[in-house]
Amino acid sequence: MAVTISDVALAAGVSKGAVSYALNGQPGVSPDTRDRILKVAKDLGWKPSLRAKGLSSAKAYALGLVVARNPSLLGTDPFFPAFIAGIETALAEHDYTLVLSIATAPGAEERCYRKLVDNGRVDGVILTDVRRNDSRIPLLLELKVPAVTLNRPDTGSPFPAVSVDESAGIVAAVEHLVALGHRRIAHVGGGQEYIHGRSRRIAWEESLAGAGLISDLFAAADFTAAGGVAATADLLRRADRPTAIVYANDLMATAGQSYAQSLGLSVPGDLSITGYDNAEFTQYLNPPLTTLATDPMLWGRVSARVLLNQLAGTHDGEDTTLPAPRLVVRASTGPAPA
Amino acid sequence: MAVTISDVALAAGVSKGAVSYALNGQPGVSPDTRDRILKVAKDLGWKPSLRAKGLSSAKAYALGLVVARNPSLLGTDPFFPAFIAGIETALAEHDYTLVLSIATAPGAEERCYRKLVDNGRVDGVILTDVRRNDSRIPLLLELKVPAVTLNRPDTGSPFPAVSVDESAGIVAAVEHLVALGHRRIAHVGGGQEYIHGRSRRIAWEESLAGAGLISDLFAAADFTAAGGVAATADLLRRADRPTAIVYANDLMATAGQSYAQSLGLSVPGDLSITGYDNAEFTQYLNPPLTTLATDPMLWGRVSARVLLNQLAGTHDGEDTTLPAPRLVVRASTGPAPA
DNA sequence: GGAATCAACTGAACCGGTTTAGTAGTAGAC
DNA sequence: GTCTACTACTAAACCGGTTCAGTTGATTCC
Repeated sequence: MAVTISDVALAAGVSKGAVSYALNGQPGVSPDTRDRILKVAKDLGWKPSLRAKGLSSAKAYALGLVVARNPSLLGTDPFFPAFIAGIETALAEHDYTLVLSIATAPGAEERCYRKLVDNGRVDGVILTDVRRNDSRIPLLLELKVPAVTLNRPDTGSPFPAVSVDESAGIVAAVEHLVALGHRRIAHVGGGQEYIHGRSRRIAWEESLAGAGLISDLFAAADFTAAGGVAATADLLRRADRPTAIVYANDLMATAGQSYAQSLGLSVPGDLSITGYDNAEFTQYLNPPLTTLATDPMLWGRVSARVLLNQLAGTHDGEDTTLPAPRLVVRASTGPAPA
Repeated sequence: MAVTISDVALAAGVSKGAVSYALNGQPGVSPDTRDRILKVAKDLGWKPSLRAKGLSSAKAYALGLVVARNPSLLGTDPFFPAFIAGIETALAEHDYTLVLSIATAPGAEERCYRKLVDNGRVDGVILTDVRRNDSRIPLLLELKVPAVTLNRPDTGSPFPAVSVDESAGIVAAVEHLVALGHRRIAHVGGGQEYIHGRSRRIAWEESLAGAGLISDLFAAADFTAAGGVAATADLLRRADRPTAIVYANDLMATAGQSYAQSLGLSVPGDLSITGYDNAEFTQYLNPPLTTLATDPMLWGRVSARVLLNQLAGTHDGEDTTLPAPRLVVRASTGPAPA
């Protein structure tokens, strides 16, 4: 079978302990001996067994990510694949791996976390899609597992957060529309139970207030295409219909734009539209979508790094803030109708 | 700390071995004793340590998936999230987990597989995006790791395959266009180094031949939006320009449709377009895209099951074939121009 | 020059399971 | 009434690492 530490010890004429010390850079072996052991290990092609390491050091050498979304929304969101790719770039440097769980059923999420931790699958978890008063925070505390949250939870959380200033993005979008002469700027919100759904709405409200406009044109949705259509229909039925709609994500914006056009409205002639995420397909819409570009890959990389630092005990406990989303102006926004 | 097998043995007044036998349903304990042990274990809340199990049984209780795509394409493809969700549903039933690696750099793919296997992270892997003469087949043989492939590789592969009859989908799309009176039906192909890229092209060729048409309108692309635009431009520049284009995926179709419209062409008035995948956003395009609906979640679930059966030694060695894609007719296809 | 200190190393215990070899007790065969 | 066969169990080895408690030999100190 594979070569073990005993084989190396035997070949180098030392004890197993010495090999272990040599490999891990611990004191207890002379430089000469260390070099000799390492050379023998290399010659023999020894790969320390992660399983054995894990058993004796009680570590999994893996991080966990539980994604709780319904499968249809999952496939449309460009966030996760890029986010995960970012995580991987950080993990690759440290011989850690990512254990991914997808919880589609409602109650499955908590079970996923419990299982990952109880089974010792992971040393820490990354918490995405943080909700208001998120029940996972106390859960993770109970499970005593280190974690990182994307954005800072509203309830007290002892875990470091890696945040993006989403407000800045929405503010930029609203200011762009105001500069184009829009006065009735609506917002189709994502699920308001999510921190990011709510913060985007609040940013919309505040930036309208800053421009001296009232924020009465809000329609609640849930980040899905169908929800985006329903919310758009609601807004366009109103007497004082908006001339611009700021959507909380690209999928709703895409669906909303399509719906508005099906009513015979021109985009952006009658209605300007902005999205959020800069999904690749948005530049191929008719018209191409003005949206907010984020960097999910960076977010993934930084989150994983913060978590790894925390595991290594070298995290400073500070939150990290990533650059704000960048406004990408395309043809779905234009001057307000006269 | 956590309760171990020794605690249970002590509490039940038996040896560790007896507890192990009882738990695993092996002979060597009387029914009475077995029940007593299981009760004690339950009362104590004993969870056998996966790490210890893994060490002694040399198993990881995990499957591996290596995704090798450039990050931008990753985010746009609805396939993977749903596919992974399907894998999870199968794994959840067996206390297995999924270890996901994303290889963005070119040479990283092989390293990922080696690392997963050498480190004993996984008991088997799922091979997606199978290429012609795929170097991963010999690699996995060398690593002696069980595997499942999505679609049957062209070179001999000892691994069971889970396949979708992609030809049937393309044939349905072509027949739909022929029925609409189209005679010049082009194909924008995905990467021809992929089994599925090539088989879609061949299906296009054969179904044209079946209708007595010649298949000279082929443009190579790579499944990306940019590639789709370039290929479309190529086709539309030709003297004998097509009246319909069958794309190998939705993203290229979306980009191609947008490009054609930017030239002033009407879809479907001047040009009919079909996609492949039925990504959710395609129903919100202008016009909504006629495309082929697949079931990636089912594919994931079945692939994982086949692999798990293989690990358990209960796989029959047969390939599995899933239902063919379903043609979803929307407004991007219409009668051929006069 | 003898005690104290330290570096360098060994042997064994340990992590928490599985598995093998061995033992006691019972039942059946003849 | 012994011999065999079998059940039900235990003790210990084992998986492959880490780590603790010693041991040895050289160095330092006074």
